[in-house]
Amino acid sequence: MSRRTSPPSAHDVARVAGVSQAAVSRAFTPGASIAKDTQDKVFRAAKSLGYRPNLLARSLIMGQSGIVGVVYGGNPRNPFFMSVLDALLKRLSRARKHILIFTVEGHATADVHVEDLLKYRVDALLLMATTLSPKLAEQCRDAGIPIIFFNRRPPKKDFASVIENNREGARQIAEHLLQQGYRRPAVVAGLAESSTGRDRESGFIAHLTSQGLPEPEREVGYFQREGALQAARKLLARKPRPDAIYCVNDHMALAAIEVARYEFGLEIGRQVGVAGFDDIEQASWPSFDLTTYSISVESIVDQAAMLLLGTPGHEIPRHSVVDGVFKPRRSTQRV
Amino acid sequence: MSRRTSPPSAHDVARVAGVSQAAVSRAFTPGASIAKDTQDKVFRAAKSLGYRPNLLARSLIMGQSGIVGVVYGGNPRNPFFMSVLDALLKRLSRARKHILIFTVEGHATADVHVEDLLKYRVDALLLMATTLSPKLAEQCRDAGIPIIFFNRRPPKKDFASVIENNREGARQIAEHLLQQGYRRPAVVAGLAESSTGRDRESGFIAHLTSQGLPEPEREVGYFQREGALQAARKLLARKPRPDAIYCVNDHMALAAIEVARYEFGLEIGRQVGVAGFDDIEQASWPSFDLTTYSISVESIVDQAAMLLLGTPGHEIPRHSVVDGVFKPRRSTQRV
DNA sequence: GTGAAAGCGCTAACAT
DNA sequence: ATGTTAGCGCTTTCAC
Repeated sequence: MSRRTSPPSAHDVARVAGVSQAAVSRAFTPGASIAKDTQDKVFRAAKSLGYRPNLLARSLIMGQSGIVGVVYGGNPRNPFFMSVLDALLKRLSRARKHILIFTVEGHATADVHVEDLLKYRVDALLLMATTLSPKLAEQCRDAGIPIIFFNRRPPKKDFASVIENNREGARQIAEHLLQQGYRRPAVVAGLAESSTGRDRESGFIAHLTSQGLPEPEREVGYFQREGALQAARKLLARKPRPDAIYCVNDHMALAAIEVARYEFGLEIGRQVGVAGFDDIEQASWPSFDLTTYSISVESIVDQAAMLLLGTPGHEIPRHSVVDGVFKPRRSTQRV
Repeated sequence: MSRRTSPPSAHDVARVAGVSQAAVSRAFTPGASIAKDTQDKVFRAAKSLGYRPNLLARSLIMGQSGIVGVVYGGNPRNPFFMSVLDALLKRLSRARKHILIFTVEGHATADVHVEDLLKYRVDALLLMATTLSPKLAEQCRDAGIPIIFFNRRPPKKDFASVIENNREGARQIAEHLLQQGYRRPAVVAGLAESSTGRDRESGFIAHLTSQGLPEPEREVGYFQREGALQAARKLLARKPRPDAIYCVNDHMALAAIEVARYEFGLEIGRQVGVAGFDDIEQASWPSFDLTTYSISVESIVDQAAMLLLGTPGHEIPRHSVVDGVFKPRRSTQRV
């Protein structure tokens, strides 16, 4: 009931319980050597005071905070991010880790935020669809902070990463388009800065040309809806018109479908095939029914969690390339 | 180059710079009284050591951490959340505040996570589409931690909140449906536990009945796509069939549109009107062109930020009800 | 099993 | 303007 200025400390609890402050600490440390009796006294006193151990103080001593830093770049409108964030939140919460989250705008690196994160002595760092300057990355490693590049190739190979098998997915999509009889597929690219975008593009093109097709037409969509709308418009206005459009993510592919259907009056699949990448929730909606390469959010998050939670200070840099599953749908069904 | 076990401290910097440890502290405290000369020495030493002030230590003393806790409930698939989170991230980052984020699953309260947040001595708390037990809420207030209920009515009126004008939005939608000539509008409700859902529903129903219509048919969609699909199916199978469906959020309305269009072969607008609430990005896509009540994410986030950043310890509990803008679109255009 | 004491890295008086 | 000193709330030896 009484309004205090500062929360009760272990000392306060100790007074009330009639024990030493150290005993209070032990009572709240699982596995510490303390008599059941003393612990009960402490707990009762703690409860009556509304005591909660100050994690800042504990972290100060232990040198680690129980906090994992997450920095994401790219387009926040992309539903894929929210799925990943949500899965990560649930996964790390099981490991009693908390997430300090940041976003970087545009093509900037995560550097500014990582500086802050280091000041909080975070236990690990996850960089999602964004990069870090090699210098800072090295400082993190020297400080013993595991850093995971998620959805982006790391600046140097000795940093851990979790990446989808972008080139393979792109290859499968290309192969499927060929088998469906499309002969003039075009590409909507992402961003030159993004390794993910580059891989999804080059894997696609490589397969097409290996099968004797010429370099496909290409426009840049910047991973954004706006960009994809314009890219699709330009591509579909060309003569001869591409008979298929592959976008390096679903988010852009949905835009392409709408341009083709509502602006050009084309029937998706029969008159123009559209394919994406990610298998976001909307891809399976009847309005789109988008052919795509499905990334299992659970499995990439699991991989990332393993790397993040690895023994602190002595992480083994690793790279996992997570395979997805090709999902043919109506958007590339010719008949 | 050398791999250290623990990061350099202010003491280390002081040694190298040939000053006292306090001087180092001052050098990194904006506005502290320190000679430009000394500061330079400190900065040089700091840079050479790769020193970064330990924010945990600073927070321990200051009693506040620079961290704001955000707990969100509801359906993480709802794009509205990501927009809000993103806007909040940008807004708070300007105030040099960081966000520790949590999610609660199902109908649970935010209690577990708030316990953790209190242990980190967060400066403020934002609860989005979720609630807190009155007891914990009071403990937060007693600890001087501002707590904002976002998108949810607080357990007691003396807690701050930022809420959209749900009843008014619902009223405008009802009025619009009437004017468009719809006479048998049905409702897809949210969750009984959600004040937002209840307000959006009751505001709608209240206006209809005030205009002489009978209580509308009603199904529960639980704010989820799955739930909305089923609700829409049930409603559209009734005889006589409702001539309009109002869903208490856009996310569910998109599902309703697809059921009506692809499963019942109905023409949206002419044969069945569909309206939502929120104005998420997809609402304006040509595939849906959904009539809705538009909430400005920027403005609600601004409101929330003002409350969050209010003088710590002495926040003035306040309630802002943010008006939106009614957006008539083709999904309720009769002709 | 328990208490006393040292100290994590920093800020904030208090001197000078 | 700068150094000295005393903590912030905890964990961790080290005695006992």
